[in-house]
Amino acid sequence: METGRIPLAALAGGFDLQATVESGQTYTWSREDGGMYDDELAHGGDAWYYTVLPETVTGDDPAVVRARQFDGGLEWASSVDAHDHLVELLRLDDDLDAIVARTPDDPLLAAAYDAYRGMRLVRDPPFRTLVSFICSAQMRVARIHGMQTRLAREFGDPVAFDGETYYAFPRPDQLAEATEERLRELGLGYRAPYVARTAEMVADGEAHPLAAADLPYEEARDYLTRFVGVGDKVADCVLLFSLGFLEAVPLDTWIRTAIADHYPECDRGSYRETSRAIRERFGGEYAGYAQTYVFFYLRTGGSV
DNA sequence: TATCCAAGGTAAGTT
DNA sequence: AACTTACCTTGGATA
Repeated sequence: METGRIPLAALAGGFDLQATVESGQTYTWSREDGGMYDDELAHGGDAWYYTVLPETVTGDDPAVVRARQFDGGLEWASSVDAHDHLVELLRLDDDLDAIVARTPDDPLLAAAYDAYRGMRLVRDPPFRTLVSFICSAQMRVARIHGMQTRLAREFGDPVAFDGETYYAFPRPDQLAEATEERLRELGLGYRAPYVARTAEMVADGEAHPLAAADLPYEEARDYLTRFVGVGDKVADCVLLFSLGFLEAVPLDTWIRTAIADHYPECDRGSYRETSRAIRERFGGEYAGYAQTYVFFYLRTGGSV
């Protein structure tokens, strides 16, 4: 067991672990106590969370990492040295103060940033991000998380850690073995064939979400829509939450509501043009950060 | 207790 | 290209 601490002083712009992992941008973390997405969010709490690093991250076998907030900083425990992995996954190298400073002065953005200051975007592993957002269609956050947990238990490798058994998210080849019927039994509904087909595409080498990382933003989004069950919105989620395209603004129901209520001139009809308009309104370079704060703020009852 | 509704959309078919 | 419609499932709201 290795442990470590990342002090608040090393986290420019602060940190909020709970908001980061329970905001609906990532489905890779779970609370050790079993809870998640409580109506009464214990904002800034010190609960332990865990994730299972895939072999693509460790470069070896999957490894469990536990993390929790302490005095504003982050402490962790794992079977491996998790420091660099946490910096990568939780974007601890982002300077939040600088990002907020480059965000347009706007009542909604200010309220959202003020409510959850310290929340960071994530850099999640590409394949599971792709799958989780295919599962997200017309679905509630807590249920999307439940689906990912069931996929891991059903198709992923068991990982022993601290006397307990955890499950890695299935690799493409493992998930490609899943039948549509079995996926429906796990509660994926009409998303079942989408996940099955997409897993096959990645496992067969027909396409890989990582291939989008080297493309210009809009080309990268187009590339990802070749996966079954992936339209513009899900593609934007993968670009923003996994591949580091911080300018991506997924046009989900909450953001579309925000556009209707606060930025009606940004509604240009098509996804492509509306996306461009709201991206500019949100400051361009870090528009995705603004999107995620606004999403979480509105979803948790915030208003301006 | 029964019914209805919407949830971080996408694919397929029409106009 | 823009517009419709079907699609699994289920917790929570409404009757």
